[in-house]
Amino acid sequence: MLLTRASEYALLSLNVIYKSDKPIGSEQLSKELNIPKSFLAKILQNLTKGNVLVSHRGAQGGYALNIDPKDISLYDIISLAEGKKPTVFDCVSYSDTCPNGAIGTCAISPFLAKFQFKIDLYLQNLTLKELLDER
Amino acid sequence: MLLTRASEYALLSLNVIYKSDKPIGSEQLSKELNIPKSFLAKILQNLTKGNVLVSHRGAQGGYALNIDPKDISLYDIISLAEGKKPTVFDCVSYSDTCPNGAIGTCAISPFLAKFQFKIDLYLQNLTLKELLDER
DNA sequence: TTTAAAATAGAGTAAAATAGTCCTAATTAA
DNA sequence: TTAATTAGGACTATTTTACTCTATTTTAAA
Repeated sequence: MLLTRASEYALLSLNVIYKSDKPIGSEQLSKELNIPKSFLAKILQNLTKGNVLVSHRGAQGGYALNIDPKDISLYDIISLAEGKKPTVFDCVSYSDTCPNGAIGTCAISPFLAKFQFKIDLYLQNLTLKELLDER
Repeated sequence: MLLTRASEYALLSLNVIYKSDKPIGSEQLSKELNIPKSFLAKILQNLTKGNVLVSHRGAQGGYALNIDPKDISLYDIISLAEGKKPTVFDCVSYSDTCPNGAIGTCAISPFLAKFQFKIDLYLQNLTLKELLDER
């Protein structure tokens, strides 16, 4: 699997936040989407650190979008939510665990790199706007 | 991550088997590629069940390719090695774990399905031959 | 025909990643 | 000043991945 719950929760949350005209707290999002609150909070905090969301503390606080959905890619959202970039295969990026030695020296490596590149490109060109707008 | 060690070991093994003119045993492959033998054996057995490899028991036995590399896709190899189809996201295929309810009813779902389709297509059109032939 | 080399099968274990919890600050609108 | 809310970090539980072990079956070769 390429993506985990973190990305799923992030996308579902962004969808709700996008449609709201005022900040929404993690408590409310948690209830509305049936997602564990503390876990969701971490994800929202990550999105805030990456400036996708802006947070307001204190009473009547919550999260709101901090960026035009057309200016943020799925790649960035996923990277923030997961805390790391999405990869098809560890052996594409790390050579020290490859049984065959360093990356680039095995016959498979260039194809995996190309595959990774295609996935990256797709996710980088897919904007949040495209996901959130109704068809 | 989309793929696991199982796929990595499968591809590396297929590369060695492809270049050999006689069957190679799991023991030899294990040593040559520095992969745990019992674990590798399971993977090779899966590829055999899927008719990608043919096995010969007994002395001087081992595994050989059972199919023309141009006729087998990466998608099939991965599915066999992993024991399941590669997925970007569980929520694309299973609705009962989606916090938002059934699949297809959330705004995100169609985009994930499209993404999954693109990955499937890429892997289905990439043949083992393309991977194994030297450039 | 015996033997040793191999694949097959299935249950079990260890390690790592994912998913989630809990508690304690730090802020801030009301 | 207080209650609502985000922030942060350490911790735990669950699931998946990555393997291991043992026993069985098959078969080429001596």
